Amino acid sequence: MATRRASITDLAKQLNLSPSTISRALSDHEDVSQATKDRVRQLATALNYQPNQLAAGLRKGRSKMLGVLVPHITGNFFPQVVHGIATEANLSGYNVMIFQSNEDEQQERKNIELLMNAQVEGILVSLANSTHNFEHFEMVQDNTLPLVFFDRIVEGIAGASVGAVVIDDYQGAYEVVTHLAAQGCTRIAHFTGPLHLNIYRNRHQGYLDALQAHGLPAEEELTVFCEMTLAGGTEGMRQLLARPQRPDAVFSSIDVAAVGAMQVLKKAGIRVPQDIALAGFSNEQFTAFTDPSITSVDQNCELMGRTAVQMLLDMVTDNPERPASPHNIVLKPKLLIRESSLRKPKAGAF
Amino acid sequence: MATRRASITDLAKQLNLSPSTISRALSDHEDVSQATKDRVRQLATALNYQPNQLAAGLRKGRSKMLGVLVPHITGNFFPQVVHGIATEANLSGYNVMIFQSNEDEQQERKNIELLMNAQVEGILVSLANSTHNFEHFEMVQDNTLPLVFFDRIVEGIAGASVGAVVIDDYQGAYEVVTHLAAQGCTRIAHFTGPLHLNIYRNRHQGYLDALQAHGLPAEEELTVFCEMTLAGGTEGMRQLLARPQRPDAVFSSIDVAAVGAMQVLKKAGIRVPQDIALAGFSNEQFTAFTDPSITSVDQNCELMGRTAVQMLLDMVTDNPERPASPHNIVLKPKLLIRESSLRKPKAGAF
DNA sequence: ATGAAAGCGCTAACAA
DNA sequence: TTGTTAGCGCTTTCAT
Repeated sequence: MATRRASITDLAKQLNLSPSTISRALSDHEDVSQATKDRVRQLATALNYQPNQLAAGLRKGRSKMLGVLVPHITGNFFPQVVHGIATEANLSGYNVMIFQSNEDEQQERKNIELLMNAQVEGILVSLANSTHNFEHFEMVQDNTLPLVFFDRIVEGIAGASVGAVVIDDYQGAYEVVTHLAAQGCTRIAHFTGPLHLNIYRNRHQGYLDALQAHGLPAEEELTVFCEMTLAGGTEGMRQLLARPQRPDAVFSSIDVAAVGAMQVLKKAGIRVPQDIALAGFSNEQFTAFTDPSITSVDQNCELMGRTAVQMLLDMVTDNPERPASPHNIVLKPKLLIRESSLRKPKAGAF
Repeated sequence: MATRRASITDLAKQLNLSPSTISRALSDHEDVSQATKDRVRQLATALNYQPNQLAAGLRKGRSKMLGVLVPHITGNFFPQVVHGIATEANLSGYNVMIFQSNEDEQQERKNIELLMNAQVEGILVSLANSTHNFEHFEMVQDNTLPLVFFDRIVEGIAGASVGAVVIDDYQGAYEVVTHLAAQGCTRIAHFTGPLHLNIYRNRHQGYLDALQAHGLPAEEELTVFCEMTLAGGTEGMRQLLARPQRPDAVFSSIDVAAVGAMQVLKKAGIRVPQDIALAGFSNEQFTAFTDPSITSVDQNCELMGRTAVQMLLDMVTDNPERPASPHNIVLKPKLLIRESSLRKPKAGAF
């Protein structure tokens, strides 16, 4: 017990072979005799030999690790993306190290450094919403470390080894509003978060453009800036109800705020969707479980994670065949129509 | 551009110092002159020097990494625990590597090996529900790698460097049933998963004992084995309704199955909680958003993660002061009473 | 207060 | 087919 872990040197001694031969045998190098390979492998299992990746990584200059930096690992979205990331990375033999910025720029910066220290071969990032300074990402580029942003991206940045994967927030929002208009809504309000974040800005723009396309009013006061939380939604809805002219639909940029709005409407005896229709964004699990269930937009989170990893690994392995592709992928969102916005029965649905 | 990352050797050359001095200066070793430290640090920042953790880890035999192995990083529970783990580990300067078993014993075994190869200093595991053979964990022990199970644990295993953190599932279930009895329910059914998993077995036992304690029938057919999913819950509820004698309450071992049950009841025009009361387990986010909201048991996931890390780090640093503690921590669950089980108004609540 | 030298475990020229 | 040697970047005795 408590015997030190077996190393290649140990195997070499016990078999009267050189370390290099052991190394080659273990990696199934072609010019090692089958007999030797067998002996080596047998002893390796017997001693429960485990290769030391740190040493191998140091020697080869390839850690086989990817870094992930997210605002937090809670909620629905990030865990799903991380699930996709981990799954896809493992498929290519990469391990994944995870850090959280807690939506804080300082922690983000610090964690980027930690990832670089850990010698990851590439980094996947979704921005903290407080980040305004992007020097830490330029540092990553200076070190020629491939970098892929997902969902919450830095928009100015560009380079051979920087990329981004997002879903088409604009399109998703546009579809939501188009759907609401088709349901007969004419005065559609919008809950949004801070517009310096690409996701909110794009959803907001999609909302505005769709309104215009359908000849609906796009009054400024229909856009409500609120916390993208349950409480934010209730607050936003109260504000809307306090005004002289009520909306007949609310499209919230985040699902949970739509729930807040729904709770206010229920208490006020306002029917959803008949009096006010409701829609959210992200397809959180609970949108299917509320009563009425909430129309939302699915972001295909897992695919986003997988796609981001694929892009990153393309950069890591630096495939010279492929021409320097735009390194920018926009995934299609999917509108999920549920009860909260369905005023007219779908054709043939009933 | 594309300049190789600066190393200690580089700093040494540029400053006409030896690598050892640089190393000491960077780690603020006491017998390096302040003047030298200043020069070194200045150049380090100028060259954007980043220490190579792989090399340091190899040399020191301490990777400063912890391994996490969970069934998956989706849903509510595991992401929250992982959040707690990552947060707590980072506080002590540890990085976290994450793998998913996808509920598969083979992948679990494989990932344990990968974690050992990665030279993590300790491993946190929640068992895949298909795991019946535990040899891979004995391997971890043979390598004297500290191991802490959380939530889904191996019960037979024991040793100086194995531990477990769970919540008191028995107690949580007991409290649910006690509450239902207090609400006047007399025929309480239970949805459960496979009893070889400690969580389901303990919740089931708590259910049974509480029934007995309150003089209620504990008929075998009141325990329904079903998939712990939405569909499993609808299926289980249908089975119960098809029987001659209806229950007046259902306690589901998993929240989502309670939602399934609720949907069936709504469609059947059976009122919740008046006709049949409902309760779940885990305090998933959606339990607060359904209508009626669902009574559940909070597991304090984040605390579980933090506690598990603390225990693990205690083992890693092998504090000899502390007597070999039992390495077994049971956290208290918290019953959250919501509408789905509330037949009588709480005293003073209205 | 600083330097020289060795080595963590592994791999990859280069030799034999 | 196998062995020799050197070195990835860092830390740590031991010496000065």
